Amino acid sequence: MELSERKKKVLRSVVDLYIRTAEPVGSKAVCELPDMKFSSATIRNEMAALTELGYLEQPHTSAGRIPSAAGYRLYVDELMADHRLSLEETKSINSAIEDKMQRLDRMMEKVAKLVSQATDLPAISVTSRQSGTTVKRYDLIQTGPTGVILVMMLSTDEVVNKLMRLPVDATDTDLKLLSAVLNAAMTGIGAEGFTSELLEKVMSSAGAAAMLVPVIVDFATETLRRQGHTDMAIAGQARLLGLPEYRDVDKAQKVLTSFDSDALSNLPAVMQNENGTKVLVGPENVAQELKDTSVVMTKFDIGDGLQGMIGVVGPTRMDYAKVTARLSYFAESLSKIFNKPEQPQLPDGDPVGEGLDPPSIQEN
Amino acid sequence: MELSERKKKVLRSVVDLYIRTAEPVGSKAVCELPDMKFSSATIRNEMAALTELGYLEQPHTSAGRIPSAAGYRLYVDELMADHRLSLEETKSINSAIEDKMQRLDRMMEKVAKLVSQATDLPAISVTSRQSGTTVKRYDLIQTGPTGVILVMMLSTDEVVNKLMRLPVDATDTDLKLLSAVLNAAMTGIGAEGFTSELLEKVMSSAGAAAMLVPVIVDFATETLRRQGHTDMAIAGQARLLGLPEYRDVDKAQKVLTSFDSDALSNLPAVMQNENGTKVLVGPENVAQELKDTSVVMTKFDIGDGLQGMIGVVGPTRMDYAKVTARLSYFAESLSKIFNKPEQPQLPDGDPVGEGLDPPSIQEN
DNA sequence: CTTTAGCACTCGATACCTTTGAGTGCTAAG
DNA sequence: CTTAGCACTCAAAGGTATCGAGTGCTAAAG
Repeated sequence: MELSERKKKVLRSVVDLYIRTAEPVGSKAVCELPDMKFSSATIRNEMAALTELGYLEQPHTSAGRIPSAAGYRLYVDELMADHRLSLEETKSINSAIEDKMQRLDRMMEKVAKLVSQATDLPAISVTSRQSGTTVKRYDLIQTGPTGVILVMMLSTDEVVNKLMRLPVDATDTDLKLLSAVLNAAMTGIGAEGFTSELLEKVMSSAGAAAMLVPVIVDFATETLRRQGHTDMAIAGQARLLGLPEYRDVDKAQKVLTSFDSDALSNLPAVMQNENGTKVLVGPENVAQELKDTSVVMTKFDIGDGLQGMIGVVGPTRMDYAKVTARLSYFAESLSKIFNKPEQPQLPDGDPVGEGLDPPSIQEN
Repeated sequence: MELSERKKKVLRSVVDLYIRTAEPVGSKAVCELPDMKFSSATIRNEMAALTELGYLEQPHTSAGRIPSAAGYRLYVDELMADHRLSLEETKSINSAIEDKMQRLDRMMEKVAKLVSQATDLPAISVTSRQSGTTVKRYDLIQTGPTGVILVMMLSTDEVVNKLMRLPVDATDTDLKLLSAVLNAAMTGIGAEGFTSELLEKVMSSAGAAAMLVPVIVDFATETLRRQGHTDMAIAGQARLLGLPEYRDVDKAQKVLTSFDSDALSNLPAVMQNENGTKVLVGPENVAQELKDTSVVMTKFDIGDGLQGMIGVVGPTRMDYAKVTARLSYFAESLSKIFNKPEQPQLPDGDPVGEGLDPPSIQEN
C-alpha cells in the first residue's frame, strides 16, 4: 500500500528533524517547518496514522515520535533528498586522498581517518582478498657472502620480499639453480598446495642452497595465507562519544568493544553479494552488540582480486543522506585512483557518484 | 625529610586501597587491613599529617583521602611491592608473542592488543626509527616485456620493493646498466641527498631505461623519509570506558580524542633519553588533554636503529605495580625475540624482568 | 469530508527538600 | 602516645511537588 503524499512528507520531516535533534519529534515542531501548511492537529492525525502503520514509534505517551526501523527504511529508500557535496567538500576529500601513498594498508588507515573526519563518525575501512592467490615468480638476489633476498611476485602482481641468511657460502650459480627450481615447481599453486612431498621434491633438486627451501616455503605459505585475509582499520572511535545516544557509557562501551573484538569480521561476508552502498539498520545487525546502531558500508574495487570497503558506524539516527553521499564519493574517488596505479589522478569536478547502484537497505 | 615507617605504611595502604576501589579511602578502611595494628583514630592522625605534607588530598571535608601526585610518586619510587607475574601470566604472554609474525607493524599492532589485554587498559605501541637511513643497494628484476621490480636494500637491512611498468621494451642489459648506475651514484645518501642535479646526472648515464629514474628517486625519497617516521598503534580504547573515572563521557572523549590526534606523537621525544620504564603522572603530561591520566611506557630495543616502545594509558589511579611488571616482561620478551630474528624463540620460565632499569617517574 | 481550535490528560524531566551515613577533627581519658 | 567518644560536615540517595511538551479526543468551522 502506498502512502499518501502528505504522509510521506510528514514522515520525511519527522526523520529529518530527528536526525538533527536526536530527540522525539512533536507535532508542533513539524508544523512549524517552513513548507508545512497544516496545523499541528492535522499533523497529529497523520502522525497517529503513521504510528499505526508502523513507521513511527512513541517512547511514551506524552513524548513525540521517533522513526521505527521500517520508517528509516522507507526514508532511505525513497524519501531522503540526495545530498550533493559542496565544492569545498569534494575539494577537501580529493586533496586528502591525493597524496599518493605506497602501502595499501597504510593508505586504508588514512582513508578511514578521512572518512571519519568527513562524517564525524567512527569509520571502518576493510580490504579483503579472495583466496586463491598464488606465487607467480620467485627471484633470489645475493647480498654479500651469506645474505639472500627472496622476492616473490604474486598472482595479484603484488611483490613481497624477505631477507634471509644462508649459513654456508652460496655462489650466484647456486641461487640461479634454486630459483629456476622454485619457478618450475612452486608457481601457480595456492597455500594448500605446499605439501611436505613438494618440499622434499624441491629440496632434493635444489643443490647447494637447498637449506633455504623450508624458509622459503614457510614464508610463501604464510604470505599466501595472509592474502586470503581481511584487513581492517578503524578510526575516530572517540567521535562516537560526542553523540547524545552514546552519552550512556555502557552503550558506548558495547559498541567500541565490538570494534576490538572481531564482531565486525563478518562484514565482508555480509557485503559479499552487494554492490554500492548498503545500509544496515538497527538490531540483528552484523554484530548483536549494535542495537540502536547502524552501519553504512560502500564497496569499491581495488583490482587484482582485492576488494575494498569503507563505511561508518553510528546511531540509527545518523544523517543517511550526508553519509551515503560522502561514502559514495570517497568510494568512487578511490576506485579511480586504484585503476590508474602509477599516476594517481584526481577525479574531476563531478560532485556526486552517479555510476553507483542505489543504496539498498536491510533491516531487522 | 624522611617519613616514619608508620607513615609510609599508611601511605602505601591508602594508595593500594585507592587503586583497588577508585574511591576516597577513609581511616576505618585502612585500620581494618590485616596487618594494621592501630585504631582508626591513630590512622586519622597519620593521615592528617600526610595531608599536611602534601602526599594525600581531601576531595571535601567529610570524604576520605586520595593520593596526590607527590603521593603517587613516592609510591611508585619506593613503596610499591614488585608484582611478580604468575606462571600462567607469563605463559599466556609468551604464547601470545610466540606466533612469529612477518611484518613489524602488524606485529606491533598485535602487541598493542596483547598489552591491552594483559593490563585491561588502552595500550600503545610505537616504533620509531632514527633518521639517517640510506639505500645500500638497488636491484632491478625484469618481469615480462614491460614489468620491472625494483628492490632496495636499506642501511637498516630492511628490504622494500616496488613494481613498475616501463612504457618501452627494455632488455636485461639495459636494466643491468641502470642498476649499476644507481648503485654507483645513489647509495649511502639520505633522503635530502636526492637533489635534482643528482637526478639529472643519473638519468644522463642511465641509457635506455632512464625514464625509470624519476620514479625510482621518488620512491626512494619517500621510503627514506618514511624511515625517520614513527609508527604507532593503539588498542583497547574501549577499556577506558570500563573505568569509573571515565564514566564521565566528556573526560573519556578528551582522552580518546587525543589518541586520534597526534597529541601522543611526542612520546618518542619524551622517552628519548630514558631507559626502562617511565611513568608519567598526571597533569602537564605528554598531552595536556590527559589530566587525571597517566601514561606508563617501556622502551625496548629492536635493533637496526629501530626503537620500540609499549605502554598503557590509564587513570592516575592505575595499578602501577601490575602494569609496570607486565610491561617490563613484555618488553623483555620482545627484545629477546628481536635479537634472534630468524628463529624467534621464547624467553624461558624466568618470570620477572630483572635486567631492566628501575622505573623512573616524572610528575607535574 | 477535511481541517482546526480547544482542552483535559499523561508522564518524563527538573528542581527542591530531607534523610542518611561515611568520614572527619577534636577532646579527654587510658 | 594511643584510643574511645562525640559533634560536625557534606556528598549521595531518595522522595515529593511542579512543570511543560506532547497527546488524543471532541466539536466547531471550512
